[in-house]
Amino acid sequence: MTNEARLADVAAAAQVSVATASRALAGSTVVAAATRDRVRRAAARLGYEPNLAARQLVTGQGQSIALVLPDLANPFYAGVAKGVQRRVRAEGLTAVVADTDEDAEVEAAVIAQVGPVAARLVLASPRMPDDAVRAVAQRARVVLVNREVEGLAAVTGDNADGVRQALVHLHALGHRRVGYAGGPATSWSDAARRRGLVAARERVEIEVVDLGAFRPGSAGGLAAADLALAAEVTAVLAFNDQLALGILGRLADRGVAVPGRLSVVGFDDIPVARLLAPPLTSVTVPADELGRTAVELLLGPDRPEPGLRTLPVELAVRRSTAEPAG
Amino acid sequence: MTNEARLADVAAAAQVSVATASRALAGSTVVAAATRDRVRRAAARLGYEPNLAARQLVTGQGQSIALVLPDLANPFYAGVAKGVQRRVRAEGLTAVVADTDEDAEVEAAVIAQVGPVAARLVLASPRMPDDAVRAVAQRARVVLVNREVEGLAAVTGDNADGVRQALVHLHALGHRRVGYAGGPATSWSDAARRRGLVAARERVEIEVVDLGAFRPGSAGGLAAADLALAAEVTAVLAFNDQLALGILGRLADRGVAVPGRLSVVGFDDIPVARLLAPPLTSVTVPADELGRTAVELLLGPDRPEPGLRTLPVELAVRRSTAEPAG
DNA sequence: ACAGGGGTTGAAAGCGTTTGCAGCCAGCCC
DNA sequence: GGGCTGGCTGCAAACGCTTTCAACCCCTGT
Repeated sequence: MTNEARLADVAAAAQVSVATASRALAGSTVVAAATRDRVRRAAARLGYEPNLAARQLVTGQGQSIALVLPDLANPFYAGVAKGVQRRVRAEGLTAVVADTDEDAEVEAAVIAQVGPVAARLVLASPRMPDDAVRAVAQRARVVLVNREVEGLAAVTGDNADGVRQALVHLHALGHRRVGYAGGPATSWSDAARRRGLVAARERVEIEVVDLGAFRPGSAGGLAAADLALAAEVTAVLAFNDQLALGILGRLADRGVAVPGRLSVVGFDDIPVARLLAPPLTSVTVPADELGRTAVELLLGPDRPEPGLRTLPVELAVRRSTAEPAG
Repeated sequence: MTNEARLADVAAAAQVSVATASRALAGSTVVAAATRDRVRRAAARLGYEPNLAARQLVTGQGQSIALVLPDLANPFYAGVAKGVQRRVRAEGLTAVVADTDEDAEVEAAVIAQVGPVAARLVLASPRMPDDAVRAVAQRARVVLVNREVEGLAAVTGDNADGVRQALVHLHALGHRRVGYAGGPATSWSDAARRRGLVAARERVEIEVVDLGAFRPGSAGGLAAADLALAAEVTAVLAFNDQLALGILGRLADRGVAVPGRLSVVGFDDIPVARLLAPPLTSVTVPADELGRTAVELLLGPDRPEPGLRTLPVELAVRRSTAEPAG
């Protein structure tokens, strides 16, 4: 049931040439307002849908919006993908998604590959160096998610406020010494959260012990959990929920009560967090909204304005945190 | 650094016309083998990449492969998406993914929308009626995942064998009465698993109690867990892991020991399953391979051969199952 | 030797859109 | 009133590819 109306049909219906029709629909100011409206009405009446392939052929620019992310299996990025995809679809466009398996080289290859198809990219947590990202931004419109590069547009959750909220919450419960189980050293998010930790300590009287850098998942969680116990902290804040999950698993293994002996706070608030036993206290990052916002920035006629947009986050308090054992 | 070589350049380099060059690269049998090789070498030497927009313009068929799935946030589908996306990329193509939010109407809209861009579709667990699916298959090449429609190609995990393995495992542990917490009534997978249950009971001396149909997640898990306890079963098999997660959470809430008092088995083996406490025994369905296989079927020059391909599944035994309390 | 034919190749016509350029018509200034 | 400017509009040329159709060559059968 693909629509059969061509631009030529619209032009005929509006009694103008295809050139004018094209300009009218593109919103060119050079065409008279009356003509423009007439063409637009004709297009609407005929249910005209532009042929993207033809447009792309002449402009050389793909119409799709591409999302490049490190790992679809990570629920956080899946959330971003949902947001991107929904917003793109609302625009009548299609979203190309590419997973890089957390590999910087794959990332570069993937970006090159989607280049001809999409002139607008959402890059989520790209691993490539700043220069490479900027190079990509030369050829296409780019918005970053969870990464900041001078001169480019970016969107992220409020990492500093997230860790602050977590710390305030733990402090209120009575914790005075908490561990931070960090993420990969190359992660911009981890760096941002660490900075937040430092800033928060000036306001919250709490000692933060750096437990190290871990890969999210069970292996990392295992190490982190053991280190947390050894560090004699009463609570641990994890870089993200996947790591927190691993920690929770290890603690259960070792028979350590959560939150009885150790409170655990995650970050991202992935959907399963609330399904755990105990449900995980976590900093809710609006993943889909990050995606939506990124697309929004890409939608304008111009390159998105550089700068970092920070979306608010919120601590979801659940049962993995409680007062420290007296 | 988009490549600048055009088909005309290749043709010139190979001393043939563009028509012949086009045919040679398309692998048309009508062109002489020697010529074909010469053109191919020239193309390779120049690093020629066909302009997909131009091709699409003339053929009217999009080159991308689209994946339509109910919910990216469901780790199982995220896995399928990974598989699809990786295989598509290996082919030098791009994958368009669209999430329908589990809504049949959105599904139809989405399919219509990706139509012009992609002439090959992977439909994962489509909600639409058989006829509608067949209608889509008229206009595009379609492979289904976790759904069977007469006359179409489809890929699925071996549902029957999965439940059989689960039942055999539980039986071996000594369970004789287990509950089945089903999925949505409209789900093809749930129906397939239920059929498997019936078939397995002929071989395994075990009584299966139908606990009902539940929506995956915490709400459904809550109800299912309570019903399982009331039904006086010693183990419960869940339609999928998300439901199992909800069940586990509810059981923990009520202080019911797992696997002490009740064993729990999931289905799909999503990545978090092994991170739970206790780690969840689950039927491993190779989600990414389902995606990969689906794409493979789509890659041939012709419509994929109708019929259901069944991929083997495997029970991952973890600590959520044990002997029933004596 | 010649007609016929299979096997290859090339010329050219689009596919639907954007866009540079030229043209038209008013209106305006002098 | 004539020449110009400037606002709109239309013509036609791309964009890079596939595919139809005709042409060509050389071989075969008679």
